[in-house]
Amino acid sequence: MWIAELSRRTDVPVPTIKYYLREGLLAPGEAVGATRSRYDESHVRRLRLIRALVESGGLSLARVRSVLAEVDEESRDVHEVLGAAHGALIPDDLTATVESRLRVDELIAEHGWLVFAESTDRILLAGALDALEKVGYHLDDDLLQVYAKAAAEIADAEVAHLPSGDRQSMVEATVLVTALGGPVLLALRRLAQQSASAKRYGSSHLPG
Amino acid sequence: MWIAELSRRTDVPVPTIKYYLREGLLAPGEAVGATRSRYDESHVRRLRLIRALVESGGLSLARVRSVLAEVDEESRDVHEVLGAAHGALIPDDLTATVESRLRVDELIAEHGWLVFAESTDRILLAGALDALEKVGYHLDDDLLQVYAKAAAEIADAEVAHLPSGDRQSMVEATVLVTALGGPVLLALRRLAQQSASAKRYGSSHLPG
DNA sequence: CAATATTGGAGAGTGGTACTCTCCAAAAGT
DNA sequence: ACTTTTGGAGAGTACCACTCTCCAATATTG
Repeated sequence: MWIAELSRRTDVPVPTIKYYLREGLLAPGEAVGATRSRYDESHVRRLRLIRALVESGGLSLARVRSVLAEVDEESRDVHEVLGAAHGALIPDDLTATVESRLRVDELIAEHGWLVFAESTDRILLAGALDALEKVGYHLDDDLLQVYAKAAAEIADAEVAHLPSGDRQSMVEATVLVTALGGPVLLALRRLAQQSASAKRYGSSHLPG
Repeated sequence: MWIAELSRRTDVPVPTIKYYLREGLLAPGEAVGATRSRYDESHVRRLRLIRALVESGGLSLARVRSVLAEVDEESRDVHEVLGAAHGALIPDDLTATVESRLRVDELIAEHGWLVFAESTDRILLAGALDALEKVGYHLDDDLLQVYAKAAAEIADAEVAHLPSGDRQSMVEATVLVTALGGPVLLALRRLAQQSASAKRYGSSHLPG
């Protein structure tokens, strides 16, 4: 298919596709003569993945680029991609106090989690705890435990539900679940918060 | 205190404070003469809240402005603020298919959640489910149930842990927990995912 | 065969966000 | 008298994610 059809199939404007090509987010099509290239299903797929990560996952193009690099790194197995993709999914200017880092390490040990030692998620989590402390809100240990337990249940279910198939599909599914499952989970949590708050501080105007 | 001290206390540069004043995110100080104003603890507090929402919560200034407007709306009780703040916390260009909306409504009904009928979270969630469908990944019903159950447990614990105090503190705590608890939860989930994946697809290089 | 449309490629331009800088005269501190 | 700080406002900057413009080289259509 030509670029116009690729655009139609994915609802991505031609100039944007050209931009992604220039930025190396999308592999060039097969050159046919000097002024046209043929694209295929893999381009449709990749373009949809990019848009999903950007629009729904809220990732920057730079982050998408890193994630795609991991997805395409054939030498990595599914599990390794998870760690690498996590690294690519999150910001890179991380700092955290020693206290929070220790708290995170303890939590991980306590739950018997097997985590890449150099995982940036450790520091990200410690930084998030610090941010709460900084505004004078300490996250209680038992609340943190509730979070951790819930996170473990969710993660187990997510990993168990990953479709088995060729490496490429599994890796894509992994990235998608991680990136797009986040918004789903947060939206559900907010709905549940409304409900919990309604039950506790009961309000008159709740048409259910 | 003068603006310089406010800057020192909060680690926010003076020009940025001036910018926030201009943008109406921060109330003006008490004018003392034509060329200086006095700031107090409430400004320190507010500035820290803004930075926490922006830096850790990842909110845009526009979103922060909406949230603060709800925080300052004295006529709203704690529960109402939650709904209103949720509305302010999330984007406003929401769309979702009828199918997903119905699925969300059913889920809410099934769990007996009391949710503002006009809650934007409903549509946000439906849209997130649509996004997954669009890339060919259907979120299984049992996985969605796991999410919902976990979300309910988390939300209950969060609401139960809200410190009781004056309205202002409770509202601020509510906003903070919602906005900053998200990153904490997502980071924990990623750590748990790594662990779940390690246990399932066992890899040789996991130094714990 | 002529007229029209499409393509790849590359550079320039746009719109939005969040600052950051510059300047000023008034006032305060020393 | 002199230096410093302030409020206020406008201009400038940096980054991001496009989006537009232009071109010559094809393809397609009548």
